[in-house]
Parts: sequence; C-alpha cells; structure tokens
Amino acid sequence: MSEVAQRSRERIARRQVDKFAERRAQLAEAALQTLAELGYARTSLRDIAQNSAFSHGVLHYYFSDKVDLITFCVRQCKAECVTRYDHVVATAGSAGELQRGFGAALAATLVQDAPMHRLWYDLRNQSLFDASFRGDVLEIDQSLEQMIWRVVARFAELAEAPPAVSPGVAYAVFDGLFQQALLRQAAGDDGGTAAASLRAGAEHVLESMILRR
Amino acid sequence: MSEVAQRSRERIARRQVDKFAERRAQLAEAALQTLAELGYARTSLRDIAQNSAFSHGVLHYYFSDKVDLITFCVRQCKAECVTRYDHVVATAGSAGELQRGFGAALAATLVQDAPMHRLWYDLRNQSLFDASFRGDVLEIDQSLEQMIWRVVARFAELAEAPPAVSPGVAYAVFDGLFQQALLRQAAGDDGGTAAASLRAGAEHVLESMILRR
DNA sequence: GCCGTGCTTTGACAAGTGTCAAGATTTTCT
DNA sequence: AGAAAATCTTGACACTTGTCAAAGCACGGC
Repeated sequence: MSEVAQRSRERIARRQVDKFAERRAQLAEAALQTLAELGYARTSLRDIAQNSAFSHGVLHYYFSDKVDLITFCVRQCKAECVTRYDHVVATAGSAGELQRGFGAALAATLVQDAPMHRLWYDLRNQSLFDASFRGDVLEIDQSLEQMIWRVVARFAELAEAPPAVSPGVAYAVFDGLFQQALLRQAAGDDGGTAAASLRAGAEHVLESMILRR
Repeated sequence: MSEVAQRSRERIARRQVDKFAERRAQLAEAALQTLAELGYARTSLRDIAQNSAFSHGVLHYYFSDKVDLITFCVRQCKAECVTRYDHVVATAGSAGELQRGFGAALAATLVQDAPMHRLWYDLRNQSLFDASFRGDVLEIDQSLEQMIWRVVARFAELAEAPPAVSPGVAYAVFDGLFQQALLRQAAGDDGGTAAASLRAGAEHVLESMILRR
C-alpha cells in the first residue's frame, strides 16, 4: 500500500471513529433523557429509541448490550455533574460567600436537575444488586466525593480553621441532605420549601465541618 | 337464622380473616426475601412464589395487584425497622454511652441487614418515579426521622446541651452516612472497614449535633 | 353421605422484553 | 457512475412478565 493510501485510510478511520463516537453520545443522551423520566426499572430499549431519531435496531449497532449502553450513559452523566460547584469555589472571596454560594448552587441543582439526580440515585442503587455497574458507579461516587471535598477544603482555608471531618463523611452528609430534599420535592413541594431547607441545612452543616477558633 | 348459627358464622369469619391475614404476611415475607436478594427491577411474581411454598397463582388470590403486594411488603418492613435503636436510647446512662451504643448499633445493622436496607433504598427511589408507593414511603421515612430524632434528643438531654440541628437534617445526615457505608461494603469490604468507619463517623457527627457548653 | 365454600394449582393469554439477522438505504471512495 | 462499506430499518425469534379463569383439592356443615 502506498503512503498516500495509508494516510487516506487513517483519515477515514478517524472520521468514522469520530462519527461513531458522536452518534454513541447522541444515543446515550436520548437514553439518559428516557431513563431520567421513567427510571431504570421501566425503561426499555424501544422507549429509548423512540426518544431518539432512530429505530430500536440502531442501539445494537452502537452498543453491544443494554449494560454497555447504560454504562456509557453513567459515564456521560459523570462528566456533566462533577464540576458543578467548582465555579463557586473558584470565585468565592470569603468563607461566608462560599457558604452561601454553595448552598444556593445545591438548591439550584435540586430544582433544575431533579430528574437526572433521581436517575443517578437509581443507578447507584442498582449497583447494589447488579455488579455490572458497580465499578463505574464507584468511580463516579469517588469523583463526587472529591468535588465536595474541594468545597469543604476551600471553605476551611477561607475561614482559617482546619476541617473537622474526613472527605468521606463530608460527602455522605451532603449527599444525604440532597437526597432527602429530592424526596420531599417529589412529594409535592409548594414553591421550593425543599430547596430552601436544603440550602439552609447545607450552609449550617458546612459551618459545622470546620473547627472554628 | 338462630343466634348460635349467627355466632358460629362470625367466629368462622374471624378465623378466616385471621388466616387470610396470616397468609398475606407469610407471602409478604417471601416477597421481601426475594426483593432484598434481587432488587425491585429484577423481581417477578414468579420469583416470589418460587421463594414461598406456593405457586404463582396464589399471589393474585391474596393481593389484588403487584403494587398491592409490594406496598404491603413495605409496610411490613417498616414495623421491623422503626424501633431498631430504641433499646439503646432507653438503657444508655450517659451521653458517651448513648453515643457509642448508637454507633455500634448502626454498624451492626449494616453488617447484619444489608440486603433489607438496600431494598429499602431501592423502593424509596422507586417512589421518585412511581407515585404508587410514594405515600407509604413518605410515611416510613417520617417514622425513621422520628426514630433518629429520639436518639439525638436523648443525647442532647444526657449531655445537657441543646440540639443544634432540626430533626430533618439529623435524619438526612445519618441516612447519608449509612447509605455510603452500604455502598462501600457492597464494593468488597475486607473485614468490616465500612462498618468501622460508619461507626466512627456516626459518633463524630452525633457529637457535632449539640451545642456543647 | 354430599354439598358448598374457600383455597390452591395449572395452564393459558396478550403484551412487552433483549437480541439478532436480512435487507434497504445512505455515504464514501475510486 | 459504480462498487464497497457503513449505517439504518424492519421484522422476527425466544423468552419473560402480569393477569386471569377454569379446574382440582380440602374441609366443615347438614
């Protein structure tokens, strides 16, 4: 094979790879929408396909398996969530500002992205029964823990007081608060009561995570 | 109809009611076992029946619906869980004793009843997608909140310091800790690391829930 | 004895599932 | 343009699911 033909073939291969990856992402996006709406237990591949521009056969062209698809979805979900609060961390000039900014960001997430987060909790629970997802779920959970820890560590820094908890405990605590707020919001929340108390609770708990004075 | 016959019929009716309720409980128990093992998404009525002494048709004799069955299961689950830590509350003679007892009890629950609790989280998440369970789930969640609050309130009493958090926040925090420990334990826990750090985390967090001095 | 009533099994049903393969269609290269 | 490859649709398959009805079984009352 000539060098030119070789290079041409490589270029084609790369383009195909790109297109392939792009369509995978596109289908995964449709899958995430569907899963977020219906939940893991009630979502079929045909539901997902109907939520995209394609027919149900395509899914097996781009994903080997249902598990493969959902695993990919989980990974894609991760990329969106993990940097959620970094902006607040970067721009806050004082401990109080960070505290208020974080509380507000949490509450905003609750209101805006509730379906995505209930899906996340759903899939995380699935990993307790089905080992297929466990690896990816754990990886994401660790990323989220680090995300939370960046907030807590920076808060301690700004407040000039050492953190009083471990990263694991900090993450677990905020996660619990968020999940509880999600439940209450789903239970019929007249005008953001859940969001407001999530905000207040988070600010208070963050305060108690450093050793003041 | 004579009085005797009347009474006899009533007695029979009552006996039937009792037997009916008893069998319902029996089947619900089998259902709980199965659900705890397989998870909500992968449990069928035939799976449940196979885990009992009966055939799959019986389920529709004692429960009108799959939802009916699972709702009943959830309620039955509640009765077992809600008084879990009351003994520690009743017998602890000092704040430190309550603190250690509660931590130990949480850790023991994690080790002994992990399947049941992953099922609880699974069903609670289901309620975020399916409104059928929502009412019962919320009711149980509130009972659990009260259970946790009995611990915190008693701890504050023994420590002679007022509580620093609301019941909702206290429950959310411990729930988050427990769930995180459950995840880590499921991820392959060599010899109770998750249980130990749950215990330590819970004791520390409980400490920070009162306004000392 | 027999009848009736409650309990249980069995088998069937329609709908829905993941999976796959054969063909139609589009894109790409020469 | 025409061939080759990639992409997409369609329809089918084997299987599972919730549901239900008909038939079999047990047992207490007359």
